[in-house]
Amino acid sequence: MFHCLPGFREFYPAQCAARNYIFEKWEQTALRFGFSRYDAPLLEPLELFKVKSGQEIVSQLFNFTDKGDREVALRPELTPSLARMVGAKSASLKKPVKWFCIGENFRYERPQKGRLRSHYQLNADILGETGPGADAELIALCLQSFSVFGLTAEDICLRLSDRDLWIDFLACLGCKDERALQVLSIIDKIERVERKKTIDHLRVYFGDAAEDSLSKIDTLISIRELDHLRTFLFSQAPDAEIKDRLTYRLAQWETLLNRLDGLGLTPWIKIDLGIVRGLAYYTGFVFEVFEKSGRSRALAGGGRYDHLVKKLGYPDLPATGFGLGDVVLTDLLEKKKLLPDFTQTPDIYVVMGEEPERKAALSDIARLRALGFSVEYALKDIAFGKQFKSAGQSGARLALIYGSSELAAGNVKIRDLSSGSETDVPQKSLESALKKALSKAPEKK
RNA sequence: GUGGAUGUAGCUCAGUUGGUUAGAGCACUGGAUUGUGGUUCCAGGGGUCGCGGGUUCAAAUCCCGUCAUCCACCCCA
Repeated sequence: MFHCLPGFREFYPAQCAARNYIFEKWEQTALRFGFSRYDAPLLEPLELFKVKSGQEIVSQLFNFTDKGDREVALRPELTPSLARMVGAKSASLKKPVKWFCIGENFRYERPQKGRLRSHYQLNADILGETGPGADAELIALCLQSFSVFGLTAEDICLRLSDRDLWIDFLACLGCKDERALQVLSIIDKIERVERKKTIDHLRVYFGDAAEDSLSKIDTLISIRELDHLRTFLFSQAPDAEIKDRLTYRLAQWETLLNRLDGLGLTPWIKIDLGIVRGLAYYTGFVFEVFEKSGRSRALAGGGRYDHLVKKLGYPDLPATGFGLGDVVLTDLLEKKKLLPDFTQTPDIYVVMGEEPERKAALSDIARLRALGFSVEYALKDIAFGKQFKSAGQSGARLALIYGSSELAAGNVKIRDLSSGSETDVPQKSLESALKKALSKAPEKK
């Protein structure tokens, strides 16, 4: 016996329908925002991911040597491939580039609920636009990619943060450049690590001021309003240069929040500097989407990565993007009962006698299918009673009956399976009669 | 990669201190029913009790290992 590999999923018709429903909603939403769909290879040179994320990433990749002695890996994410595609044609692409992709990603790690070795992600990115207008548009698309399923601001929220503001704030505390980035990775773990350990880690960067610095960091993380953010940060600024930078950055915040408010998204947004995102390449605004109740993992995450395209060897191109996975979303939609019933039903079930009725029926079935009706019938010769039973179980709205008496009169009988009412119609005008019958609201028995 | 819990039919679960041929409901197939359906009744198929080893006269049950799932770490694209 064979099983599928750990962390991989098989999609039986019901799950496959649910998955495709999610994909369709995602695509429809992204297209409405003016994003174009693209796709990229599942298998990429290992080096592409190493350049972006460092050697450590390799332990979490599905990687191997191919028959041409190439080191390759199943893609763990889409951003490097996207950066390559856009970077290669950067000069000729109209800016801003607004692209999205719905694709499978892989990672080799221990599977857990909401976290498998293969998952599908909606990825959307805007490249070539530096201003907060791009961040606002991207966040709007991200949130609408949830609200199309019926999720509301009561269910989820978007925690909004800013790595540039963190860098400025850490400069206020006397910590700059590479050291500031290292402190950010400590802050990223602050919720999960014992306070005492955090202080120990911070001591490397702040010395005796570690405890004091941590309490200021706590204050920053607890702030939920822009005005408080402004007052607090200015109170920490030691000189005019940093004050200028803070003024600039807070103006960006103001613009972003105004745009989001204009798009009606304020109820979804929570200012929360506790989000810094683990990866060092993020710059500027970053965000994660969470379920409000419960502490499940992030539903989506994203932010600016203004230097990544250049880092991969292409022209400098500012960028912002997000990824939204199907696994946690599907769990949430199931929990909230927001997935529709996907049982597949035909429009019409054909009940037929033996030759020559069968011949007439099959010929009409082929014609009706070509016209766009979905039509089913019994594949083996069974009694009328059985056929009606199958017709009922199929969930079809109408049964078409090809019996000897009907055909003798040049008719076909249409039976409404929910009301039980029957009418004979001439075989020639079958199409219009069926359209009429199917356009009516279903009759109740 | 580390630690813990769990594993009986497609699904949800029974299965006594170890004791004949491992059960139920739902689902599935067929019949009652050869021109009128979802109900009902009857019958049937489907299990090497996750897998491998050990203890025992005897293992779904006890022990060891292993695999898978879930949980907590690690990590988070």
